[in-house]
Amino acid sequence: MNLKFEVLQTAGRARRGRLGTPHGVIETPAFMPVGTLGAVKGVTPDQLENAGASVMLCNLYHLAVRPGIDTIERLGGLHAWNGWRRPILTDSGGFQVMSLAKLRALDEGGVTFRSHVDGAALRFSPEIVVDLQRRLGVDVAMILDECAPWPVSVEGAAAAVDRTELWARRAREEWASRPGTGGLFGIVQGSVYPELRDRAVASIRALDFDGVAIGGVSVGEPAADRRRVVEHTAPQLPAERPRYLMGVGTPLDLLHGVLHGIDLFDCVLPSRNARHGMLYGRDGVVRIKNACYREDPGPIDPACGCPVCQRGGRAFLHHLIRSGEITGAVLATLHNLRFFLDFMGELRQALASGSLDEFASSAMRRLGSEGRSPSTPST
RNA sequence: GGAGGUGUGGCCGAGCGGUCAAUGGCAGCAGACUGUAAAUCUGCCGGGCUAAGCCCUACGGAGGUUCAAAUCCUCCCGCCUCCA
Repeated sequence: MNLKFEVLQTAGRARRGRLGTPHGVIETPAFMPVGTLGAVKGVTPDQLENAGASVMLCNLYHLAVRPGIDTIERLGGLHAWNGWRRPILTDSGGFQVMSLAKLRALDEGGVTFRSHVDGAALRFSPEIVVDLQRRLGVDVAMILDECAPWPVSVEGAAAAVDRTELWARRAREEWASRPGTGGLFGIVQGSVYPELRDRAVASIRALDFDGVAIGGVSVGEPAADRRRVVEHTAPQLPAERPRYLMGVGTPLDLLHGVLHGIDLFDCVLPSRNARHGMLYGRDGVVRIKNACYREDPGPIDPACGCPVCQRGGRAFLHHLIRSGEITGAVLATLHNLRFFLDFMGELRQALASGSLDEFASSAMRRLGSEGRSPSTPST
């Protein structure tokens, strides 16, 4: 057990905690920005740090494709390579089992990807994946899992659960024989089927990972299904270990997760949507490309402390994003990231001060129209 | 002055007798995006209706040929190129 996790406080199922890693402490609940290729698209490591990120996520499959794990290892490991000084969690490639389904072949022993870049074969087994992440020197490694798509039949979901369980055992053994400097997290699959989730939880619990993740959500299912899975599964995960909800989500998803005891989240939404002109604010979403912002001088979110809201207005960002100006993507990403990270900070603060309920109801009211905001311009 | 070319919906640009209210692209108006093959993708985009149908107005202008013209002919107008 390389990672020390302490729960500092609870409120209902929600909890505030502290996860110690080789590269520093992560105050939870925490949001982990996604930097698939080693960098969060559009922002520099120092900007990410300044935005308040305490941990970032990278992707093993993508780094294995390019530049190659050997290369990064020779350069001193992931942290030395990309200059990020805080903790890094790497996803194992389990998500690519789903997202790159056309480019891989699955078998009991693992996955063989055909690189989406040059077609080269890439073999991922539970052991190889553990080894590669160990060599990268990551703070949190994820086991190789099979992320089932959505929708999926019970049979299909069950097969993914079984395979993930088998792989989890092998990964755990590999890790036990040669542990890395960080921790290893297990992953619970099971799609939207409660009985499958139960089975998956039981087997993963038995393997005593440093943390446990709920995977197989945010793959296209309706929000209500996703939330049911969280409500059903999260309480069954070990209370003394960090719980990680993979790939989630919108601010309301995050709030929901926290209320049900999730400690860690990651999601591409703040960064991807920023590039696409969808900005988050405390009063809902702002689709900055919409014509109504053309001459709107107000900040994206008046309550936001990000460098973008401190200086320019909606009109400027409207222009940059519409024009395809690269700086527009940068500024929008800085804002969204700051919003997500601040949101988590506010949640931790609310937990600390015992005002979680008030914060939650207020946030739900304000963000109630999430994704469907009337986009009222400020004046 | 002579020879040739060209003029299409906000812009660029296909079409060269019917299946054309007219391919594409851009711009415009919206939408999607949840462990990133995504600075991507989708829909709408002449006007009007008792709208998966119908009716107007449209391919520089005016005539004409034809059952039928953005497409062929004549004249006019505007651009472009070459030669004097």
